[in-house]
Amino acid sequence: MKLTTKGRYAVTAMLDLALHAKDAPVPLADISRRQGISLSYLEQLFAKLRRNELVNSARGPGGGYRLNRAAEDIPVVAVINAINENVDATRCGGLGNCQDNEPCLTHELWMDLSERIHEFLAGISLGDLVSRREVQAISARQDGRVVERVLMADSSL
Amino acid sequence: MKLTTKGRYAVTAMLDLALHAKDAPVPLADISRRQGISLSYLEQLFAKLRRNELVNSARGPGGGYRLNRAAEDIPVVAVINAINENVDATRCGGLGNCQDNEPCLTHELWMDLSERIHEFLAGISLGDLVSRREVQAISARQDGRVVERVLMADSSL
DNA sequence: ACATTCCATACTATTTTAGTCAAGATATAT
DNA sequence: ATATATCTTGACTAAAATAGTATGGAATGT
Ligand code: FES
Ligand code: FES
Repeated sequence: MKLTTKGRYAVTAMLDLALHAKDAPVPLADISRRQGISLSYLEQLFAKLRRNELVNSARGPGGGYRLNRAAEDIPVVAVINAINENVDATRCGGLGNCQDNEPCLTHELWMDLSERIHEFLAGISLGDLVSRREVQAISARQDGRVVERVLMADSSL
Repeated sequence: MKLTTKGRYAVTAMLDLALHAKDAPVPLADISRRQGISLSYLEQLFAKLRRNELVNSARGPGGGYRLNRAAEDIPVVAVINAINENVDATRCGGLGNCQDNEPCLTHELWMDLSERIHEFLAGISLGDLVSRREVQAISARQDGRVVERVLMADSSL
């Protein structure tokens, strides 16, 4: 079972994308600023997300990343898998051979747990998260900072 | 979220204990042999399990470890927690402060996931596992080897 | 031309894992 | 008493993973 900052960052970044990708592509620099994730690290994560065809990209000014499918069609588990964090709690990877080519005493337990986790994360899409009220509130707070900054920049003209 | 070989070993060893602690204490050497876990490593794990009062010990010949409570009263999650593997999927440890002292975008998601995992592992006791048929079958297989060895030793007298 | 953005690769400090090893304390059987 | 089985403690370590940083380039819009 692997669920570390890497996977959490990936989901957070994808959710940021889903929240902001109304029209124009979203540059990683924006996500980095809003979510407090190192730009270089984001680049590594998005390389994997792109290889897994969860996002597509556009280079040059005005470029950035876009979701490759509707947010409703991207379950959270797909993002985590794309990052190479598998949601498997067994030691054997489901093969049932981790002790001398036979299932260990607790194989079934970890299989059951893995299934529960998988079900949960497969049942929630980025679209579901976008429509949650607390997510919208947090996103507004994060955008608020940016908006303030833009307004101040405008007022300085 | 941490669930590694360490936690799985601990649960496996405790289940072995539950299966064999009918009367006499069970020495770690037996568990090591049956479950294929390094003896020294088991010693480290049982030091923690003892500090958490999940097991008690008896030294000297005929000594070993015993469950400190009925198997039915030891949920799997207690074993994992005793080993210092917490079943928390958040980054903030539930505090909701992982981004600039405010909850990050995905805080609720990881909270929900943590709760699911905890519920699952708290709802299964060692006693439950002992009474599962596939666990009994695997245990019989493991004991089978030992029994054969004992029989051969006897027949050589 | 130039700034912006993605793209790719290599590097690294720190931490964790999954142990090993050594020395000792304690209880039991003979 | 002595030998042996067993727990108890602490130090040590090789290998892997994490969470990044650093550097340089390639494409694209203005
Ligand atoms: S976890 Fe699957 S066989 Fe041990
Ligand atoms: S995971 Fe709780 S605030 Fe980010």
